[in-house]
Amino acid sequence: MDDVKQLLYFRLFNEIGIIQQISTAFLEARLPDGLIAPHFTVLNHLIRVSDGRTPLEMARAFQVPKTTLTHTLAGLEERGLIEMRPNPDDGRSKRVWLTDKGRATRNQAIADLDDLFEMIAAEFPSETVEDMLPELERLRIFIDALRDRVT
Amino acid sequence: MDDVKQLLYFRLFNEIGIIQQISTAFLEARLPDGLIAPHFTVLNHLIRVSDGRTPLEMARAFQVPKTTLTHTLAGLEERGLIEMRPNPDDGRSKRVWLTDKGRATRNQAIADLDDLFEMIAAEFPSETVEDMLPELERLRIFIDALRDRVT
DNA sequence: TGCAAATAGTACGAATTCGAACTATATAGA
DNA sequence: TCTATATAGTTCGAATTCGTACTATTTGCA
Repeated sequence: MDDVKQLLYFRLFNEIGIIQQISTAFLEARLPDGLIAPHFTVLNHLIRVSDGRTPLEMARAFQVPKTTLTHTLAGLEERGLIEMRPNPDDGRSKRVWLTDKGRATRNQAIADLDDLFEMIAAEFPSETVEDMLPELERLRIFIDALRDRVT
Repeated sequence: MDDVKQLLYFRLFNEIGIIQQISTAFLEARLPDGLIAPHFTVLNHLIRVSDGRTPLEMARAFQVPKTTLTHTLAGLEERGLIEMRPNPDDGRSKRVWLTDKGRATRNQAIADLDDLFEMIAAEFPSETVEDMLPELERLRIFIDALRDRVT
């Protein structure tokens, strides 16, 4: 592949990396003290998918090692945002439940992001995002599948 | 903002986050043992912009705290990929120079990414990327500017 | 049924990130 | 010129990420 084309793909992933970095900072600025993006991701997942998920199930969903999730869940439990109970279907396993405080924390974060989304929407209307999303989704799905083939 | 629209913006940043995670893993799988993405980012920057940059200059370019860069540069120096010399223009400062080994390492990583880019190009031709890039760049620039206004 | 292999989760330690505090040098203004 | 302030970089310690090794339980199959 020639250098010009190579640079194009480099720029694609570079822009994506910067957007990711900035948007994570935005999210974390809107979370209560000590909560970071991975905590929010868990809370959000438990509301969107429904709670009662197992740690391993979430580790796979987020593509992180299970030891990482153990640590994240411990932080959420310490703060009283989730409860971990034994899994009645499998003695090795646990199930993760949201507390009222956990639900409230997630909803507050979503609400606190709203002003930001409004500002972005002023420059990037939902129609624009709807135009961008399918290709991004296709790219995500494609490179995700590539992972099995090329590490 | 209504929930449907909110979900749209959420999905945008979520897709971007996943692509970033996977592409970093791809890069790191192609780097010599112990080198990680931030190391490569520094090497690549020193070639693209030219070496002789100061640590602070790079910390700003990558939007990371200068203490993070101290650590990354120490790793590169240990491995003989860069050399840090005093800055003749400013006694407080240093300048970072690539070694031959550093240049070679960066070039090898680029070469090792080529097969991957080819596979992506089969599904996402350069024209497609050229279509996606301007909007992504515009989004990056916009939220980067937002940072000054909203944290 | 019994036992080897697989699976869920945790403990521990190394590497990375990053804020606070520190040293050394440069700069600006009285 | 002198001194207060700003700036470049490092040190240190806490939090996060993640690989290895471990325990407990389940599953597969002889």
